[in-house]
Amino acid sequence: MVQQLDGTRRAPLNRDRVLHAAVALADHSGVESVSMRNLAQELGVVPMALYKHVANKEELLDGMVDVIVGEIDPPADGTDWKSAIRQRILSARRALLRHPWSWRVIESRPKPTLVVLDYLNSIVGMFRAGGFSVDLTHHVMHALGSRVWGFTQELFPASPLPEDPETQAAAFRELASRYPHIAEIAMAAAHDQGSVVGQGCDDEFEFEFALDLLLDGFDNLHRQEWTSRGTRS
Amino acid sequence: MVQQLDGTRRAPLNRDRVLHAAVALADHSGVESVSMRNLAQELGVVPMALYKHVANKEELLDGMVDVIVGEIDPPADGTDWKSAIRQRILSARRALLRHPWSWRVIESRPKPTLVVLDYLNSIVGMFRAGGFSVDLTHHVMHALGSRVWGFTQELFPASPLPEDPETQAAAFRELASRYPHIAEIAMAAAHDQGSVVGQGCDDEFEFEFALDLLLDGFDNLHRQEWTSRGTRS
DNA sequence: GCCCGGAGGTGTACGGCGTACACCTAGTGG
DNA sequence: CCACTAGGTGTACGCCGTACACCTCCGGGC
Repeated sequence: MVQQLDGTRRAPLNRDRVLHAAVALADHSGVESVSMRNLAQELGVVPMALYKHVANKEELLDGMVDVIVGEIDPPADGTDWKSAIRQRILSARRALLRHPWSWRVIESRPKPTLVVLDYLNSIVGMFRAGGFSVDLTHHVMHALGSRVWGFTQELFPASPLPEDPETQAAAFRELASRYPHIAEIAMAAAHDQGSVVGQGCDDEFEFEFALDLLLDGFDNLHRQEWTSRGTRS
Repeated sequence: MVQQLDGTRRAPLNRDRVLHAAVALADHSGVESVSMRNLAQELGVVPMALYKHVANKEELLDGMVDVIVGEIDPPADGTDWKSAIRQRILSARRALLRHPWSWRVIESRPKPTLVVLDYLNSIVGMFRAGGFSVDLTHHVMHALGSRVWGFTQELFPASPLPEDPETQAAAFRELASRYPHIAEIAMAAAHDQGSVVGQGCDDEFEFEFALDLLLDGFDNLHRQEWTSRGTRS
């Protein structure tokens, strides 16, 4: 059915349109509803048609990651390595936050695409340009881990609180009695933002806290010309 | 069919046997082959029988995580907070390494189980016992992120290299020309371990490198009585 | 001795998934 | 004019999780 109902002809699909449709679908219906069938329907086409543009679902997911990575700003130049990298990572973070499903998909990919390698390569290059030794750069990339993408695994996924303040208070009392330490820091976080109780922390603050801790640590090692020789067993 | 072929009676299932069978199945056939159907077959039972012991597959996965968390050593006492936490996290790491699929499952759980909360609560308690303020403890937990589990997201999943050294060298040349920076650190890593080329880094070293960088950073903040008040926007 | 309730196991069925394979069709270059 | 091909179709298969109705024992109360 190349003809539309009104007789006009649907523009033929291509890989790019497929990938962007998949991203859009994930954005507004959740990544779990990105199935070949749903996506095909969204594009007004039969499921098997998609296979003319992507080899299989894995490749579709890889492509979706590439679309997100494409939204990351290019590196700023004219600054020191630390703020350049900081900015780049925070840009990645913004891109990922626009597509809340994306970090899950990134983590699920068994091997990086060329586009992903491009991004990682450029981050490595920024450390090298900042004078980091190959050795230190290597370990530093590992230490960043998924933080180069601008996300940290949430330990306490923010589950929506019950509406009723009474049951909410009861839930908190139970939490406090079994997990006093967790309750304590949850309280502190809540107090920080003036909300009554719980319901999440300031993600942005937490992310930058950890990022800066690492970057400062890297900086120290770099200044004192750290090398893995000394520390190896 | 409660009777076995030899006439003896199969011991009735229970939640624990189901969970341990699931872990065993994941261990030796990969987590992707843990389906209700496969698991049931492994237990000599019909798929629907499992639903008498776990509510659904999600709960099965939660239970599998609990089994792994149960393998983590209890906290050592009689040492300073830093080495106590370090040891505990490295114990978690060993548990997870025994079940290579487990970190993926842990990451996929939308909300923590009671057992998981117990573990996290006790880690928080260890920081508190070390004299950390509630405030600092909170941010420090975020900074650790998935590292409290003893894993970091691998940026370059080690894909098996081609056998033939010639095609291997060719692959590496291509890598080097498109991703010079990555090639450089890959070379360094390979050189470190005397292997010819690539094929992974010393995971244990990388993990402890990052962990100690963080713990030392925490230590500094703690000593200088850091508080989030000063740094908040 | 009887019954009955519930725990544990069974069988069938449904709707969803990814995708192999054979097919059709419209447009293009020779 | 015709063969080729890129793009789209239709059917079918084997997985998946699980709802629902059922059966079959076993133990406890009468």
